[in-house]
Formats: sequence, C-alpha cells, structure tokens
Amino acid sequence: MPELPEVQTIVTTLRPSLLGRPLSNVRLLRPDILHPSGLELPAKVNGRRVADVTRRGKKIIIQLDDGESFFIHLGMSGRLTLEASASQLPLHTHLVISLPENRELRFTDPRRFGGVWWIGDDYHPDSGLGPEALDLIPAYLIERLARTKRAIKTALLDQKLIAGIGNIYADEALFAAGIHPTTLTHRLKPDQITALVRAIKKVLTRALRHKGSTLRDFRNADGQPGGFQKLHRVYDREGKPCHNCKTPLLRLVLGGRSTHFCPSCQKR
DNA sequence: GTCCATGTTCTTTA
DNA sequence: CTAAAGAACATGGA
Repeated sequence: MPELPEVQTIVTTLRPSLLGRPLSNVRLLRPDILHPSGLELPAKVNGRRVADVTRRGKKIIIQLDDGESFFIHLGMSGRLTLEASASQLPLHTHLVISLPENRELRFTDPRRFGGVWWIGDDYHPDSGLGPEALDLIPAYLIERLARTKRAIKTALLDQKLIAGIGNIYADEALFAAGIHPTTLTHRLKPDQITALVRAIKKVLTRALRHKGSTLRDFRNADGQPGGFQKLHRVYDREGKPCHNCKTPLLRLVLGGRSTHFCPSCQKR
C-alpha cells in the first residue's frame, strides 16, 4: 500500500491530531513488530507528548517531547489510524496508543511486513536512504545511473537511490517519461533522465493531490481511501488500451515485481 | 488447491 | 570481490 503519496497522506491527516498531545496506555499486542525486540516501549512513550510527525521516504517518524523518536513503516498492508477508543479493534491490530478525548492511534498490519522501529535520540534522516523523490536533481540521477547497469524500473524501486517510490509510481513515472522499463540505466541519455525526474515529480504530486492510491488496503489516518487509482495510466491495466495511443498495455515481471507499460509509447 | 499483492532484506548467482 | 537476480518473509483475496 504505502508509497510516498500514501505515507505523506497519512502524515498529513495524522499530524494535527497528534501534535502536542500526550500519549498513554501503550499496548503492544504483537511484540514481534517492535525493533529492537524486547524494548520497553510503554516506559519510553507513556506520558510523553508528540513534538512532531514527519515523513522520510516511506517511514512515518514520530518525535517525542524528550527528544527521542521512533518510526513506523507500513510494509505492504499496514494501516495507521485514529479511532474512537470504544470502537472494536480490527484483526491484526499490533499496537494501540491512547490519546486524549477517548481516541487512540492504532497500527494494524495483516502481513506484518511493517513494524515499529525505535530510533532514540540519535536520528539520522539520511541513513540508508537516497534523496527524497520530490527533491530529485537531474544531475544526481544522471551521475548515479551511469555507474550501474540494471533495468531502470528496478533502479527506481531502490530506496538507497531514491526514497519514496514503489511499484505503482515507478510504472506511472516511466510511462509519463516515455521510457521502456527494461532500459538499462547506463544507456539512458541525460535528456531522458531529466524527463524522468520531471515525470516522477509530476506523478507523485498529482497522486498527493488525490490523497494516494487505494488498491485494497490503503486508508489515511481518518480511514478514508485515496482516489488516484482512478487516474493510473498503466498500473494494473494490462490488456487495456493506452490512454495516448490505444495500444493494449503489456505486463512483465522485473525484479519479481509486476511491471506495466505501453509497448508503443515506451520503446527501448 | 493456485497465483498474486502498494515492501524490504537476506541469499545465491554471475 | 561486487553487482544483480532470486528467494523469503505472512496473510488474504481472486
């Protein structure tokens, strides 16, 4: 579910309800989603107020008023929602934190690829992550793509290269830039990479405006689905006509992931 | 039963 | 040795 637009939408909907609020009654229902395992999360969090809620790549970072922080990664199926305390706990709810006025923050994740990572007071926002997709500079990508040879689609999913892009927006950005997904990175021309940077920002910005894509799991912190799935040009549209040229769209598997493209608009 | 899924990381191969 | 490809993780829906 969660690529940059979805994660940012959650942060945007979560932030006003959390800022300055005290956290209490931390319940870790499924201890194995916490890293490092065995950490006494309630002792660290209970009684603290939320100083900030931000995003880095696909991570949701919660900073506390004592200078410590932790992040939540939603994996494939995670949700982070604000609910009335009286409402029933859904299946696969792994963490619940109480808020004032009988509300609570809940982390739910059937597949458990997501989880909670304690950061502490030594936060390095860039550790292991490339630059934010929305801050990309063509010169950076031109330099980085020249020293590797792999399919551009696979490279776009590499969070160490660019932070925030996942399978949906990689396909959509390559279509918008007119680049075939199997093109090897070192063969891309500077003009193409510049167009790709522009396409990435355009697609992500449009998705943000529509509050993300909901294929099945994604909901924002208020439980609302996104709307951008209706505007996908290629993702999950195998066999359907291209919006530009009516050619039936194709699907192939790259790096183990479904890849959707137009064989006419995205030539090698 | 089979296949597939919005992600990441570890292992295997080249 | 390094980079790239593949497998694994856990669960549910078609």
